Amino acid sequence: MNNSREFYLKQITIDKSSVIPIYYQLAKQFSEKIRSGSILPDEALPTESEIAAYFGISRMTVRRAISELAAAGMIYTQRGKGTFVARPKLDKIVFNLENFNEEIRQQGLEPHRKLLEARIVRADQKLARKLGIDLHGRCLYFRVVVTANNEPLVYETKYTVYAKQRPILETELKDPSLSVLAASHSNSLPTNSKKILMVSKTTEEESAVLGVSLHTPVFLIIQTIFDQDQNPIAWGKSIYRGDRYKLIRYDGWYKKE
Amino acid sequence: MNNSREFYLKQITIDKSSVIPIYYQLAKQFSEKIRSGSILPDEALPTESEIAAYFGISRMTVRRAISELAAAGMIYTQRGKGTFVARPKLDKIVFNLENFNEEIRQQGLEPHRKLLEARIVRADQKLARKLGIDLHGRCLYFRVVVTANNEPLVYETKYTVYAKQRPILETELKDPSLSVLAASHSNSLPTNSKKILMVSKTTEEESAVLGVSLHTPVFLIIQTIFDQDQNPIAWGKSIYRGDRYKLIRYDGWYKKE
DNA sequence: CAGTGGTCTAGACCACTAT
DNA sequence: TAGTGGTCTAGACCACTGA
Repeated sequence: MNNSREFYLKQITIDKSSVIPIYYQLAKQFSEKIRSGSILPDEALPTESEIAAYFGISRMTVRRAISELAAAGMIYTQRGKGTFVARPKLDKIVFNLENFNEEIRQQGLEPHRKLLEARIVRADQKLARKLGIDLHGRCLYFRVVVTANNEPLVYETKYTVYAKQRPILETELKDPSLSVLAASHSNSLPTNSKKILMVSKTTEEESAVLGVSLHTPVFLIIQTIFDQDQNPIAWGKSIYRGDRYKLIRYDGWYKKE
Repeated sequence: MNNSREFYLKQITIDKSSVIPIYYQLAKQFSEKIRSGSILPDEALPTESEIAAYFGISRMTVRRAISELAAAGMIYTQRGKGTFVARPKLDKIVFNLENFNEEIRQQGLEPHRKLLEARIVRADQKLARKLGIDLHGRCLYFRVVVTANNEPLVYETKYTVYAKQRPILETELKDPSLSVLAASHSNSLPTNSKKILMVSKTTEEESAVLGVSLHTPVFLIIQTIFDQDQNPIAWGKSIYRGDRYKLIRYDGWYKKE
């Protein structure tokens, strides 16, 4: 057995009778060791058998812990060689807007949706092509502005095919995400989506809604929702004020302590 | 045993003697069933025991297959109830720039990096603060433009602390990612990174380098690399032409067939 | 060759769900 | 209470690595 590797194990304890799974206790403590820099990139972890023997647990349980860390990208394994601490991928660029409302709240603001317009329209040629429907087909049309502190931040325009002719629900006006709208009013199931993130400059109308000067740079997200046959059933355009919105992302796993 | 659930199993075959792991064969075929819409959202999969019994394999192997699908977000499990097909998250917004060069190539273009300038500078007050070093401290300074088809696409400016006073390697000029630069020339290990994605308008200098008119909207990515003590050791600014660059993202798991 | 991680088994007990 | 997924065991054989 390798002494330098066994060293870390002495700083790790598990409680077999705990309700917290053993694999989780292990993964957590190893990840802390890595985060704190106790184990450096490309250094080897103890082998699976060593860990299993040291704690008196099954090797499968050890593997489960290691899988969690590997999935998190914190370690990598090499068959026949061992398990090693990974180097954080610092240049990879991933941006995440999963919970837009949350991000605004984290800036200490309370987002508020205001419905500017909601009505049924007949598709013109452009829209008919976007939604893959007949000319003059019925569509739901929404315009929403999201504000925080009475300051407009996002301007959204949405279209959905209106096949069911069902009334528009109160909840849909609260947070009318495109896939929910599509599910409620089209006859198909929304199953796929395409999003395009671009930069743009505001038009006169957009400038007026957002309260910014003409040609202000903005994020533009175009989203199309498709059903299982890849037919478009909803289309939306979101304009995020560039002077108020930025995407921030942290990578790496070493904390200051 | 439930007949409607067992139905799917008859369309799935595994080869126990194959070099391809059983769990992988299973996961692949289930994911195809889900993709094709054979199993709809919130429908139950056969139970783990059923699947194991049907194929004559261990339940642990079945669980491994199911874990893969759950990790991919295609199914979810509920203790005591069963395993169900998930609903794709269509409104989540995730953008990924991991391999910038690849994305350019997929548009049929060959990216080419051109070094505009590379020299050692003394930090002014602004830079010294950004890199957390003394005024007039030595820094490496890079300016790079990435072109495709002789058309400029990205303009990058990078600073790294220059502690080791090591010569600049040829490879670093080829693709000088900020974390590699920081690793080569600072005394610390790059372990964390912060990235900010913004929209901006080109300055006169940027317009000249990118060959666009003044105030063209652009993506602006600011990246800071930190060592394990959270001290900044490198700083970079990347400007992506907004008229030539967009981020596209597909979500969902139903294919057309 | 001995040692590593990768796969797989055939059990076991548990917490939780529905009836 | 019967059935579900969640955890865990104590083995096994394999492909691969390095000496």
